[in-house]
Amino acid sequence: MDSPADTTPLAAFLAQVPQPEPGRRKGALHGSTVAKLRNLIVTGALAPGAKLNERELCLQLGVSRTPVREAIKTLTQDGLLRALPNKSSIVAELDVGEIEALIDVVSTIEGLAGELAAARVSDEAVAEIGMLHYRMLLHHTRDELPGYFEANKAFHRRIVELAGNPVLLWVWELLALRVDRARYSSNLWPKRWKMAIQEHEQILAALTAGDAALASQRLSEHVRNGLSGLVAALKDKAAKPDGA
Amino acid sequence: MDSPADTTPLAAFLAQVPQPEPGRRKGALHGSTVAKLRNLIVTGALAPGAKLNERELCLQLGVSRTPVREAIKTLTQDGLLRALPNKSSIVAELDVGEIEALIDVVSTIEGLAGELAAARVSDEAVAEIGMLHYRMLLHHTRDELPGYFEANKAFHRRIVELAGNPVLLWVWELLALRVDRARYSSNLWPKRWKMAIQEHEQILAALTAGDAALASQRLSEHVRNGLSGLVAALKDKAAKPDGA
DNA sequence: CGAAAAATTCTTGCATACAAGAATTCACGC
DNA sequence: GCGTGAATTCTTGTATGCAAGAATTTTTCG
Repeated sequence: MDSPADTTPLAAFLAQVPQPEPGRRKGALHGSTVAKLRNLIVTGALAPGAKLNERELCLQLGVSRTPVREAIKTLTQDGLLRALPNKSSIVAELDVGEIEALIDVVSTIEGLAGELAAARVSDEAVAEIGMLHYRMLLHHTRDELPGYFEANKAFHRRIVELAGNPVLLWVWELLALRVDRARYSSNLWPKRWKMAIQEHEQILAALTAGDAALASQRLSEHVRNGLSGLVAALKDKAAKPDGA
Repeated sequence: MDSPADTTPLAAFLAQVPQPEPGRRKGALHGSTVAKLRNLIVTGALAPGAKLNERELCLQLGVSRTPVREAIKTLTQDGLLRALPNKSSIVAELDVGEIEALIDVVSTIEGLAGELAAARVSDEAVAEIGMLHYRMLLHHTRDELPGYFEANKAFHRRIVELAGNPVLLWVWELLALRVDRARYSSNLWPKRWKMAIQEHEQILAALTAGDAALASQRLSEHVRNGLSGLVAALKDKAAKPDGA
């Protein structure tokens, strides 16, 4: 227990208490808690099937149960968690079937985004998306996976935003959560970097030309290729349990 | 303070005061609270822009703030409410722009559903959907709007289910909430009943034939027609403020 | 009388207390 | 020794308490 040699027992005790963070503004806990927890799930730090103990999460995140519970509810709605009545929520399983289901939906949604975006492109928008493309290229040459990952997502997101349809963006964001989770769970990416970059170039060209049909088709195909590869990788991984 | 003739619109709608219900099972409050509140919003009992006072809702729904707050969070995520920091949440505005945005997304999603469903139809499925179609027809002949409404939704839902893609169904349900709200807000339906029924017949025929491309196109068109009409009706309504 | 500021009240955001159900442990009997 | 059941503990579901921020009213000064 309390060792007599402990020179500052009070200080030690206080250090353990997660400080209220004096400069904290009210109303920010829900959002930040959701973000933290979501990251844990999407990146796989919380494995699929893992039980979420609310009290434990409170300690880890330094907040009370209220924001934690709200975050759990939110993420359950997003499909990242599964709620069991009167029992701990668990991280949603990430079965291959769901990713296969994602393929059709996401490719269709992004296809629509490409179609709408191509019909509305401006020089400014092309420049922005082009910049994101080259940022991705840069991360590729430097072998920086996280940066590549982020730039890739920004590229797609910008196109969806460019479509100018808020409902489309909303749906895309919901789907992107699941896609990200699937991506993190496989180490496919290094193999698909080059191909993905080429496809992005083609997409960018179609957008620049304002060719809606082509942009739609290429985006749809691009998404389909990416997710299909992912499914294949996961099936492969499942076949040989321990990655050698 | 509380005048005896309290004129809150909620009070009228929720005359049935849900008492603590002794035989209540634990864990049912969140779901039921969400459902009740969602109904109030979708049907328009809570008008767009209306402020939600948590304490008042607690009294009306007969529960404490916890489930009410959780329900508010849930419905905010569904896009039915808008959260303002440190202020009352409000019912999301139902602007025509959003419904126009819905047109592209929902028609695309249902088009995909039709395509997938047509590729998987069984005799049983055709029979089920046909039954729903005729149920709708029945409600039409009887001039029963609510029943018609419900059968219409069931018809569409069954097709999406038949597509066999859980992600697609999930997205469709989220979108359907907004579509329903838009429908309730206009009294277009009596005018479109006949047309909608004819279109359903065409859809059913395409599904029966297993023609994926045709089913997709017809469903997509059908949704587009319905929502476009809705937008027109709302614009009309906005032009002449008071419906004569 | 009008407007700005101070005080009061109201409402939300977060924390915590309490109760019901589930899980675990322990005891007892066979 | 082991299975079954009672008792304890643990965990979630719900209610409530308290503080920070917003709204409203009152007060004060021009």
